Amino acid sequence: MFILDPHSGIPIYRQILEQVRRKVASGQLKTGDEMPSVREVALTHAVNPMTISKAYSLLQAEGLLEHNRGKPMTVAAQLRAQTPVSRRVEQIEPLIAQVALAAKQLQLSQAEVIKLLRRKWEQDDE
Amino acid sequence: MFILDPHSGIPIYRQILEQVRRKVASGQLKTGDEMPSVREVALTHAVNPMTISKAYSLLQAEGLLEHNRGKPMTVAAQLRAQTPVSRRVEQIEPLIAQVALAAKQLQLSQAEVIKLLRRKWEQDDE
DNA sequence: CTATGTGTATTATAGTCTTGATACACTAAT
DNA sequence: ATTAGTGTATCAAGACTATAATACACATAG
Repeated sequence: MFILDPHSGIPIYRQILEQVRRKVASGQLKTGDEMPSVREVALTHAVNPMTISKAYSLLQAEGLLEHNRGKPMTVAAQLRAQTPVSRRVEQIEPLIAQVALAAKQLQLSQAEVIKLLRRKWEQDDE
Repeated sequence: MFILDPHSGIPIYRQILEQVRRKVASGQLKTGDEMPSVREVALTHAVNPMTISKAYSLLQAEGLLEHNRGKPMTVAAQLRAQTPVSRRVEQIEPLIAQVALAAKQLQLSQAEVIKLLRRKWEQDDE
């Protein structure tokens, strides 16, 4: 469900926030979909349950998730079916900026970077 | 000299580490080049001087920088002239992986992402 | 010598991030 | 009723990040 890297320097709860936001924006997570339980995620990623709970709570405050006592977290009801591409693009732009900056400081060519991206893209598909 | 974003979630001293590593790897920083002073960087970016000093000290421990008392930080002497492309690529791969993951979760096409990258690339050149 | 410029050490404070252990209120199936 | 499953509250602890105000040792230009 989540792809978490504890060594990335990015706080775990933030990784979760971003991934849920993205999947909701693209429609991969739809209204009513149940999120994996706090304890399940905590176990599979060797992380403290409260860290996951914190992420879920923040997403609930954001209006992306909702839940009732004793029940699992679900994707909230009042969501635009799918965020338009223009809005989704905004979510990836900071990352794009980081790549462009890093590439220039490394003096890698645009073609080189695009090649790397394509390679990674297809590598994940296997 | 440095491009720092306090709101990126990435610690400031780490942003400096990465940028110096990249510029040294690409040869944009060469042996003997003087780094901007701790206080100068601190002022222009509204950051505490000790934060910059910490980054410099770590880079010194890494062997990328060196300095003598009362003198500015300089790029160290014993450096491979230019890190080969294969090694430089390793420094950007984690970022590429992040972009690929984000794009897929946002269901953006490969073409879309490449278009964004090209746009950002040229935007910075102006 | 003096003034200004290097980087750094020190001490204290604060906020963030994560873990750990325990406990609670509730739901749902047996 | 029991059991197992939800998310969450609480308290303690530690590591990490950054700020703040001083002070030190040294180099260099005037």
